[in-house]
Amino acid sequence: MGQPQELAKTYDPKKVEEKWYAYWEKRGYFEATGDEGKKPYSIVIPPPNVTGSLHMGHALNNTLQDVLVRWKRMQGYDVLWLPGTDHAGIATQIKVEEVLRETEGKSRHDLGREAFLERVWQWKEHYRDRIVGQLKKLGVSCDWSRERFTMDSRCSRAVREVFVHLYNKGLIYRGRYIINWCPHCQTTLSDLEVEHQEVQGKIWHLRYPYRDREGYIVVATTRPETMLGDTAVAVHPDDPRYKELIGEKVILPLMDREIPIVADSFVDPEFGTGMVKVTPAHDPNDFEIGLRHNLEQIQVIGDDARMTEAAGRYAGLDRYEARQRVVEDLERLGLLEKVEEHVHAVGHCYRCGNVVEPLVSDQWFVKMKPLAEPAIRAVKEGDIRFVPERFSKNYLHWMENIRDWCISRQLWWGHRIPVWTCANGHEFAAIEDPAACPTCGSSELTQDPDVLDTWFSSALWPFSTMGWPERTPDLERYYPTDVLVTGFDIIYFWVARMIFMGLEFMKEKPFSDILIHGLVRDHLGRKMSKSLGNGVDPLEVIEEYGADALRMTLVTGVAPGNDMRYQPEKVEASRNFANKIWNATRFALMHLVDFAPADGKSPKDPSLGLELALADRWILSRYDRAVREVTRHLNRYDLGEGARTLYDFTWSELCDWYIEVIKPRLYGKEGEASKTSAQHVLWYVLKGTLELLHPYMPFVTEELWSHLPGTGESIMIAPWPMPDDELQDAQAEREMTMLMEVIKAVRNIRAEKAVPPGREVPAVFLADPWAKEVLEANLAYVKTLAKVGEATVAPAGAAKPEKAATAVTPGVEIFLPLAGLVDLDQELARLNKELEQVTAELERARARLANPGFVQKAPAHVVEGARARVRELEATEEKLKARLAELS
RNA sequence: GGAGGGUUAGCUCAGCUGGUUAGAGCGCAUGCCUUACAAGCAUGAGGCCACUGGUUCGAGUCCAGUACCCUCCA
Repeated sequence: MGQPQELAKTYDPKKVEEKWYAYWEKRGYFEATGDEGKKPYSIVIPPPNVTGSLHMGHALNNTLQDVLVRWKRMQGYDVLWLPGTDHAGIATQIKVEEVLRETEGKSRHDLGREAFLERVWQWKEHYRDRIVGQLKKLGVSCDWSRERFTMDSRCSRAVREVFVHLYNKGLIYRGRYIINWCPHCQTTLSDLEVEHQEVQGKIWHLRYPYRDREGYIVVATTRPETMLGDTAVAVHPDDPRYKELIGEKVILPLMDREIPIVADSFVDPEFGTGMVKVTPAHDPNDFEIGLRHNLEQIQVIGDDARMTEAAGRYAGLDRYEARQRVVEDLERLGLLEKVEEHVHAVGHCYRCGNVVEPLVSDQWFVKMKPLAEPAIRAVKEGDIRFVPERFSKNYLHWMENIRDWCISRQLWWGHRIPVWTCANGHEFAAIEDPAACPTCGSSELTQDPDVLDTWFSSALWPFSTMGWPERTPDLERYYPTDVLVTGFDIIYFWVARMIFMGLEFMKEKPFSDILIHGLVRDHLGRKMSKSLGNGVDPLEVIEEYGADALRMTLVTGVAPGNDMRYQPEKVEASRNFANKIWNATRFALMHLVDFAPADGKSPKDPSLGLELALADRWILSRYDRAVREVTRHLNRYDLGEGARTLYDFTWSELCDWYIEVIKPRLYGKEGEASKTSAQHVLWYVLKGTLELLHPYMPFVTEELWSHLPGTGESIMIAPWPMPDDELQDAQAEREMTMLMEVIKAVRNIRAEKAVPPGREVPAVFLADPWAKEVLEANLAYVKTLAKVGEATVAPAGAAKPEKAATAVTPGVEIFLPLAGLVDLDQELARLNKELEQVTAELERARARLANPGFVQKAPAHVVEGARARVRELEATEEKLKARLAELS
């Protein structure tokens, strides 16, 4: 697609991103092919909610998936990344209701169920488009031909199947239990949807008079208004203080109701007075006690959080007004013993933040124990693996203590519960909307008005999206998926539920690995939130810095399972990195015009007949190491480490050293043959580096790759670079390292002596035999990179220049005769400092070797390494000492 | 109350399987527009790896405890 042409001086993402995304899409690269010759690799997207737009968390989540998916595609897998969106019941309904209220002043009831739902569908269409648009801007390579929505016909069909199956199996039941009620959202919530927050409250000690004797007992409560619904007082059966009171009656104040004192081992004798009031209709624990003792449930707080008729003269009051009045009235009657400050956890609705009210109500539940058991086993036995592993503990703890799942919601937006009741009272569940009652044939049917918890349909996502209950080719081929990438915040909500649903309905796990990531926080480490206004819009970042920069930032910022902070400076750094590759390639292209690539052959291939220089062999060896490292990191899901490896390799080794050192050769100063081999190596390494970077930075790599000669139609479908033993060259690495040390030392002296950058300096190198040989053969490197002019290489111990600045590197003594610039004191100071460091390290190294345990037990190569190091340090120390002696 | 995580350079963070001299980005200092890149180049300063103990020939890395911070669950 791209023709060789001059590249601009800086990388402009806007000029390339849209072009390439359209190109990839048009070519169908994102689509799973079903190619039998390839191994399948699949991921289902955690479907974003259609409530609004994407935030940084989505950007992170989808970048991680895209890195994996692009990498696997290059490795030759038939990849399916299945995208879609979630209807997000409560969240979406609340949003639409808000808009309705603000723009038209209407409630959903004013519109009616059908008309309201139409509005929500419109909303969904709008936001679905927006979300998909955002994902595309990020560059993600989802298979859009298979996009799904949790309420589309396919997924809805699966929901019905699952419901009916569980219903008929007795795993879904309706019951009257205590549930969490949000008075604002006017719906039940599952236990998970209640967020417990520490609240500074009070604890009131109330006196309940005995019926049959003088005096009173004292109970402690954080919610005095509920006492209106008390139907007992409980004590621990073994509490010696109260043993004799069990069975006695007390008079419930304000209501003048006789209530019994019962014994229940739930009561903690240590808490408060060791006596608790029991309100079965308004507290989950009291509810249980009530069941055990056959207590009446008196509902004194209603759906609207106001007191009911059962609350007598408090009826109609808001729950908090009632609290105040109850306390006042008790106090007036002398029945308030004391009040203490008390911090306790209060449940709030995770959507609207209001205080949740426990209420007794008829709801639908999923019986969890039988479903949880295989789900526990799958993780315990390692069939499903959390990355990082520690999250499996949370998962198991939750699964092992699981309670039945309340799945009915008093909402309109969602999957309507497929249960009907006929005129004769027959209840049944059905997959297809029924025309008549299967029991009596009555056609007067009423469907349950409630809808299902959003997470019910999300739980089916890995197979509902692939066409279940039909046995589609996709399901056969891509289920189970390979990995699920998601945040730790929805392990219980979603991951756990997918596991038990997958095991129940597919008889197979939904995924093998679960890659968990943390939250993206703001630069101060706070959660990004609407109310704080500290959210950062990924689109704005892409607009300013480009998608690749954002992706690179997110992926390097994240360590598995940990939160990360979003910092604009990091995006800037990533943007700079993109520009760095851009310019490196730009430079390469300038010097590859007369170059014909050797299709696919490594520069080591003898048929090419290249004369590889030391630097060539060095960079090939380093490149090969990068290939291995990056692949290893990706295999381990250490995506950030992989990215860092590439960042360092590209910037430091490829750009700062290799490109710099081959410049004279590319300019033709060292002959045609030398130029040609430099071109081959540069081309080969650069091309491979772009390929390694492609999963992280798809746009800039594609653009640059397309400009390189001898590449194909897209980097997206280029093969992932393979390790090549031929490229490994330990000797070249050793020799190059020695030269780099020398170059750095010369540069250091130059900088300290403030030698003008343009000015060449003469140098004398006294070198040990091996170093001397390497130095002589590659003197050009030192001359080029350290701006050395006249250079002499002589054996160690040869004559030294009189007045010179000195440095010692392993194997080499360096002299820069800088007449007029050498200050004796300065020189002594520098050499002394160096000597100090060397001596200190030498001491440590000797001490290690002096330890007999080390020599005996440490692996041979470690011991040998230590010995070599000591020899090297000794040589350096000796040279430094000698030099110092000469100077003083 | 239970569980988990964190504590490494001025700031934000990496550090894989314990092994020579603990890294990066930003910031700081000095000098450079060196014909790929000033979104850059070169050089440099800056670390009791929270604390205490243990295991080990060897600990930033493994174990236990302490302190502080954070998260989840009840």
